[in-house]
Amino acid sequence: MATGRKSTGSKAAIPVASAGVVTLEMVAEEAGVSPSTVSRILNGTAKVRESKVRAVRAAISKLQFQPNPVARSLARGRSMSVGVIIQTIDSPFYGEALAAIEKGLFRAGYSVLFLSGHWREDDERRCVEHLLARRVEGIILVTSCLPDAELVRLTRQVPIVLTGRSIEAERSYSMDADSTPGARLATEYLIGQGHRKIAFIAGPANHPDSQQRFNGYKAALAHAKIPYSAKLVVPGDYSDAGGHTAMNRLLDAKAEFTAVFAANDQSAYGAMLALHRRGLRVPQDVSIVGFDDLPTSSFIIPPLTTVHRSIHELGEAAAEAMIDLLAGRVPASKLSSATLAIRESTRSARL
Amino acid sequence: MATGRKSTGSKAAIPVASAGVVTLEMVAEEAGVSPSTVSRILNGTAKVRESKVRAVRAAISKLQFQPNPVARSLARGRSMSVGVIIQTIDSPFYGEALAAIEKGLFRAGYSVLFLSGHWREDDERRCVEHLLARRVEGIILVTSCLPDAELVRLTRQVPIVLTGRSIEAERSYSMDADSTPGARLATEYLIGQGHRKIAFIAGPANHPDSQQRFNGYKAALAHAKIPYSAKLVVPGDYSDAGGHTAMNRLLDAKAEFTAVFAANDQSAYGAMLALHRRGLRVPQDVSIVGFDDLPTSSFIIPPLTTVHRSIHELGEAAAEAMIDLLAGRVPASKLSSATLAIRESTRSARL
DNA sequence: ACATTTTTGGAAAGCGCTTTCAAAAGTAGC
DNA sequence: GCTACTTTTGAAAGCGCTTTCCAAAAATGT
Repeated sequence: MATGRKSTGSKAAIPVASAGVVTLEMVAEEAGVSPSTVSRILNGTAKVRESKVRAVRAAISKLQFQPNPVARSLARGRSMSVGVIIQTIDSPFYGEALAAIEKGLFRAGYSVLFLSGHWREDDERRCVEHLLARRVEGIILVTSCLPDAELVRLTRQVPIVLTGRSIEAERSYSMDADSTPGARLATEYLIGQGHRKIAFIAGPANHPDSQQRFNGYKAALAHAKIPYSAKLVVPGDYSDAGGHTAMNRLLDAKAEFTAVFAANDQSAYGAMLALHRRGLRVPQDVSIVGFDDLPTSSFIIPPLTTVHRSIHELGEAAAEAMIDLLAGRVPASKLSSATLAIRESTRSARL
Repeated sequence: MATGRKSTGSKAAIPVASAGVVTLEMVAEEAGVSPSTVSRILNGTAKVRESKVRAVRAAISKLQFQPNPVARSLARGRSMSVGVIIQTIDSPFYGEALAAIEKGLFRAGYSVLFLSGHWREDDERRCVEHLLARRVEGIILVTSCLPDAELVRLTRQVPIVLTGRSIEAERSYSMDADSTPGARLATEYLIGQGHRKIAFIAGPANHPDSQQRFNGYKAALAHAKIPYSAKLVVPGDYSDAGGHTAMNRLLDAKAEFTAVFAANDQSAYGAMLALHRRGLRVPQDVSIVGFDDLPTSSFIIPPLTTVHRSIHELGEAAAEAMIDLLAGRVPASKLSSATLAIRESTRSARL
């Protein structure tokens, strides 16, 4: 056991902390003041005479004192930690968002508890439980799988920040960066390049975000008066393998198309490989555009034209929103719009 | 303020916890026993009469009581959390390890604090400070940048688990999955395919792991009696962009080679793009093999031949080792060896 | 000089749980 | 039924910090 224990003795006994750990009391003693004074200096909760401030500061640095955040949390009733639930930590896409969230929250003095839900409602629910048990002060849910009602209920316990989703509730902030415009942008670009037969590799059917991408695709077609053909739409699941299968399906069905819009970059990779395997060249035979702009997308062959949205900004915004929420402020909404990174996987159909 | 406060009153005052939060004391009252009894039941620290156990359990579920981990940590002097320092959360390679670490530790009841060091010694040092201040019980350092001496010193404060590094110290466990054999394997494969002029795109010069890959390369050459040529070795930095530059450098210097071994997959991607830009085909004109086997590596064009090491297993092992260390056990070492995933980026030089 | 207001700073209670200590309640043994 | 143990249980101290409360000290006014 790490912690010593004083036997029922005089109040003046020297505090016996676990090996090597300096407590506020020891600082107080060293500086010849009371613990309350030290605390006040530490937190700036009250004015303290300059001479004492100096003495205490000296003691602190002499003893190398670092306040124990656990004790602090208990006393203040605040855990200074927030939870972040992501579906898969090991997604190249979300990783960047995580980094930004971590940074933002870290700077504000919060600790971050990351948990993955694995796209499973149950797992995610369990994560929420765990975080609540840990008394996090807020939860950031990156593309949550939970039903709206449950999320709304959750806001009664802690403030939440949602990305890729939107709910109506106090103490919550939805960063539903609608993917529709981005998807539309991509499709319109293809149309602008003269493509008329544009296939679409969809994402997971049940996910709002993935539906938005689909909607953007349809909207662009409609706007250009290009008839929508269900034959050109194949299901995918946002994974490389899914994109590969999807493209094979398209090819096997002898669908005719000169371009493909994949719901995300990873699907695009898989699709490109399938194309390659069949001897079809990108972009000479078929143009392809993705969505997300993963870091590697500019390094694959050919570099992928894709919808770029600063996922880093997303993470930053999420962190900021959470900090605002925790401070009782209403987060200012600011989401930058998507742009198209035009690279070498697309070309004019008229060539 | 969230927490109520009882005015100096009788000891029997009803505990006033922050809104809606149930405390152990309330459970005790509800069940008609003392707090200590509840605690004992919760922790199984002592035998308690069956009837009371039932009463307490009933009270717990009636009130939906969940012990406050903060208070628990303070009382026990244990934070039940461990820190994990990674260089970049958003690395496709480490993401998988993180997922495994998270899972293992989570199951053991620990919370995980992730922090990124960004390959900067200073940042990493700051992370360590933060974690220590947060009183984590152990730290897992994934490819740390800190000097050995510092790590050894750190073990005096908390047990540490190291990956891709090795130090001699009590209460530490190094999972130095030596990359040399893997690198050698890759190079030997190339040699076996008849390649004699094999270029090497190195990783960050100062990193042990990257040096091992270099050593493996040299060892394979030596073993096959192929003279080592410094001209065939170019610096990289484990990034796509670095690989791209490196390959250009090789090409600009008119180095002669029929195969390339890149220190990691990302470098290989960049190199392949550079090759492609110069009209050189993989594997017809040059074979290339990578290291790490990123998930996308089987989906790029052509699918990359690469050294595979289960990074997931690495994460799992790291988590287990930490749990052992925390329990005062000596972790059993078990590291699976590297294999070569042979795909389509390489071919015989004799064709 | 004294009364009065404003600053300071210490004592002590409290955050919610664990753990020690000693008293209470059972169990045997005679 | 009473003494001698062994269990079970509650009271209370303590984890390290914050914060309230109040008294002492310093500053101000007349």
